[in-house]
Amino acid sequence: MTTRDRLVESAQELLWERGYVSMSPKAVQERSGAGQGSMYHHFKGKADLAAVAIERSAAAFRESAQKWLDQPGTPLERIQGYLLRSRDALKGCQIGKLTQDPQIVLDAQLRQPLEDTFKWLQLRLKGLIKEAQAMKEIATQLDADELAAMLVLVIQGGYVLASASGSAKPFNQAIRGAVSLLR
Amino acid sequence: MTTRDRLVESAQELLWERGYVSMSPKAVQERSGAGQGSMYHHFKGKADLAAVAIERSAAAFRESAQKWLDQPGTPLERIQGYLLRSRDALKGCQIGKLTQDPQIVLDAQLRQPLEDTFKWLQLRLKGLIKEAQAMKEIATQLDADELAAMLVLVIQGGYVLASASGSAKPFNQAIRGAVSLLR
DNA sequence: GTCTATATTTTGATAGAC
DNA sequence: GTCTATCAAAATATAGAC
Repeated sequence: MTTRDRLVESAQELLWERGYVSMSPKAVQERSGAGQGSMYHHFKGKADLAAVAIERSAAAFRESAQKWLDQPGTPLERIQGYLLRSRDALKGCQIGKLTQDPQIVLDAQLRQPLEDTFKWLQLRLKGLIKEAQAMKEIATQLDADELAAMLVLVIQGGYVLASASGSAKPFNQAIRGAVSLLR
Repeated sequence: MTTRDRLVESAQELLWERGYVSMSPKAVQERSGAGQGSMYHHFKGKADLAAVAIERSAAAFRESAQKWLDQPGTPLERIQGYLLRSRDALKGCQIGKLTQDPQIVLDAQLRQPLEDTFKWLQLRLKGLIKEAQAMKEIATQLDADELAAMLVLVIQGGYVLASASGSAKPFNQAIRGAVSLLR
């Protein structure tokens, strides 16, 4: 891996684990093994590195979701497969967590990939819900748009309750509740 | 108000607006109007002040929820009143936001009030749901415990989507969806 | 109890050697 | 492209005057 890639990867990890403020040049340097000034050769500064790291995390998030939603099976099975895929609830969502970081949301460039990612996920889920409704797997009187939003929101709310309680249990309950809603 | 109260209040505001790391002694001093060393007379340090501030925010959260849940009306009306009360979606939840702040969750003393608050809210909602079920206002086949958890989670997930999109719309949609779920 | 002065460490960034 | 040296400012905290 190139030094630039190691810098971005370290920034991604630090953003997820410790937030934007704690993603200091020093912390990035130590984790990546790059020299102190090396970050400033590849990036204009901390915010610039964070922007690249967030975009890469958002892309990874979408790729992972896509992988689960593209598994073989009926539309409803694929939605359920995505919802039930194992997640580390206490680590939080690599994207959702950033939306509650004030320093990130205040910077339009850092916030935009978060907005795009959730919009994308809702659109993908909506498409599958409509397919499932066409096959009578999901009740047709439910609004596909609203249902897709509700699924994303249950996952994100589940992370919040899990962090609050220091336990993955509320998250797993929420996911099972969401799955049962679909049936 | 005493200097100590102004310090705590400033800390509460800064935690909500900018997070734990940005709640620096200097920022607290400037907002509260207290002198530079004054914080250290009343508190052992930043973490100690934050602990008091978080407990006070948690108490305020519970008092406000209690007020809405205690309005006159049927149990279902009171739940709906709480859900529909106006909130500033883009400012985020003063408690839920803290659960996504890594520096806070890692400190058991700072996390505990967050856990207690959500547990308390779920318990209160569960009680009202059971009352509503006894009156046939809510379908009795729904599990009161799960439904209470789902309501808390929809609110918290709504804040996440609102922050991501920079708009209160997803939050308001989510709340309306949760209200319609109850009918 | 409150203030000013000060100290130490970290942050975010630059300069310039190699 | 990478490294070390260095810097100004901020974060966190203490000392001691008043």
